[in-house]
Amino acid sequence: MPATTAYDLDLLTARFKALSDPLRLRILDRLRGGERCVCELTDALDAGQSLLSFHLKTLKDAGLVSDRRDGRWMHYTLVAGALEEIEAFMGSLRKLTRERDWKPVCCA
Amino acid sequence: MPATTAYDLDLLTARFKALSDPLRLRILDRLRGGERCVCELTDALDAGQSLLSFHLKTLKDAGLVSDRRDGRWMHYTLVAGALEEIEAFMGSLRKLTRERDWKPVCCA
DNA sequence: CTAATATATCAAGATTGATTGATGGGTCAA
DNA sequence: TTGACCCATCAATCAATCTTGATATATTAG
Repeated sequence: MPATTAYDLDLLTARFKALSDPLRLRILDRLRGGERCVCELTDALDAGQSLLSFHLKTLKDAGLVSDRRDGRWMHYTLVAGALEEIEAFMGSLRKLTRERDWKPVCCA
Repeated sequence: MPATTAYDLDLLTARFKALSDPLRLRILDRLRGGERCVCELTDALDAGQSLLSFHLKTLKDAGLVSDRRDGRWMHYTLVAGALEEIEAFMGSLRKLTRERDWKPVCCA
C-alpha cells in the first residue's frame, strides 16, 4: 500500500520558494561548475552586497547551497542532493501511475 | 561558444513561484494519474472554493496545469512539458561542466 | 424563463518577501 | 593593535501574495 506521497511537500515548498526569485536563479546558474566566492557573484550579478547576502542566506536556509569560509571570503556551492530531490519530485508527477484513492461524486 | 544559459530564467522563476505554496503542491500531487475536476479537489484538499480557484489560476498562469470545461465542471490536468522543463533545469545545474567565463579577481 | 449548480472574479485586510542603507563581527596585513 | 576588507545582520520601506467573503458568469435542469 503506497503512502499518499513519498515526498515532504512542506520541505519542497520551502525549496521552491527559494527558487522563485530571478536573482536567486541567476546565483544558482553562476554556481554551475563549482564553488564561487561572494565577491565574484557580486561582480557578475551586479547586485548590492547586502542584497546578495540576503539571497544567499535564503538559498542556504532552503538547503540548496552550502557555504565555506576561506579566510575573509565565503564560498558557496550547490547542494546536489537537494537539486536531485526536486528533479525526482517533478519526474514523479509526470509518472501517471498512482492509484486513484478517491472517486469523484460530483461529476461523471 | 555556449550561451550563458539555455534556460529562460524569468519563465522558470514564474513556474517556481507557482510551485512555492503547500496547497498548490498538494493540488499537483492530486493531479497525478490524470484529470481531476475542481469539486473533487475541493473535497480532497478541504479548501474553500474561492481559495482553490485562485490557486488553480496561479498554476494555470504559470503553465503548470491546463483546464478543460465539461458542462458546468472544470477539469484540470498537469502539463507534462512544463514539469519536464523544470526537471531538465535542475538536472542541468547538477552537471558541472560549464566553462568558466569569468575569473575571480578578489580572492584566490 | 427561472432556479440551482459549478466555478471565476473582485475587493479588502493580513501576511510575507524584496530592497536599501547603516551597522557590526570576524579576518588579515602592516 | 590598528585599519582595511569581506560579509552578515538589522531596521525601515515598499511591493507582492494569500485568504476570506461577496458577487458575477456560465451551464444545466425543470
